[in-house]
Amino acid sequence: MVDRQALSKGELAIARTLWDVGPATVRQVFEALPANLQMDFSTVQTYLRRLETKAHANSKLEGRVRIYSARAKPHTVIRDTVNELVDRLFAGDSLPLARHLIEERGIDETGLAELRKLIDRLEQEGKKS
Amino acid sequence: MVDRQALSKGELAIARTLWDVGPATVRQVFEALPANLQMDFSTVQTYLRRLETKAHANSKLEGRVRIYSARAKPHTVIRDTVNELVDRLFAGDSLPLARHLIEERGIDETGLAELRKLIDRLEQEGKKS
DNA sequence: TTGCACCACGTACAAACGTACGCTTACAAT
DNA sequence: ATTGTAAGCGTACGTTTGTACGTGGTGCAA
Repeated sequence: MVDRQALSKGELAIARTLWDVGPATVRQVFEALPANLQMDFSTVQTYLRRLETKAHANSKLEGRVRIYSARAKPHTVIRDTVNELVDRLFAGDSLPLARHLIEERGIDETGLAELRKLIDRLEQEGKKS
Repeated sequence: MVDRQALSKGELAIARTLWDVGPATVRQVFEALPANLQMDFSTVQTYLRRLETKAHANSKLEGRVRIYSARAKPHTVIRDTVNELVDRLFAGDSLPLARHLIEERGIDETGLAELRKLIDRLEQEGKKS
């Protein structure tokens, strides 16, 4: 397992977009960017280059365009990033963050139901062991 | 409402410690730091100064020591930070993060119970309206 | 009364970040 | 053939971050 460097906020956004669109050219990533994160084409290009440097992406030239693809698994990146945040902001205790999300970030009915099911399952498993 | 600049990871950790210990000297913050975040005394000092620059803390000289106190409310900082993360990493959808926390970050029985109660309450409120 | 311990404060400085320009080259339409 | 368009690639540059040192003042212990 490569111990990959942490990503900055900007890099995270690009990485996520790359997961979404799958292997893609700079332009495709650029165009898939969420509206609230507009940035210059060449800025995206720089981020992708940096992602590759940090071993979070691969790329190969395909004809005259370069195709980037994610290399680190989303799950890993998410885990590391969230761990970091929880450590810094909540001294390692994830309950307050979970509480915050549920209370204040407008999760819809379906989402809530899913979470409740998840909690029920975990509680069952907890009792069993 | 001042629109405060975002905090870096290091600054977040210091801000959190300052919330914990309440108005405090540099040394008190320094000593209250979690073990996994050891840093030099003067590094802490620099962070506190920067927190003040960013309007996240106040300070006043009390005799010959400077007392720092948090100025931004934890809740606000947490909200902004989490919003930012959710935007970048999950395109604004907080469900995946909540799921991740519950599934993978070892919330204990009591915590799970609390979350379930919270969810039940929210679902009730949802139905009512 | 001398010096240690401790603090404030100014300053430093390399690395990382955010953001992008410009040059070169290659295809595509005129 | 010419020219506009888009991509790659190298480079740039101010800001922020992480981390800390050094200087100078001041109160306390010896």
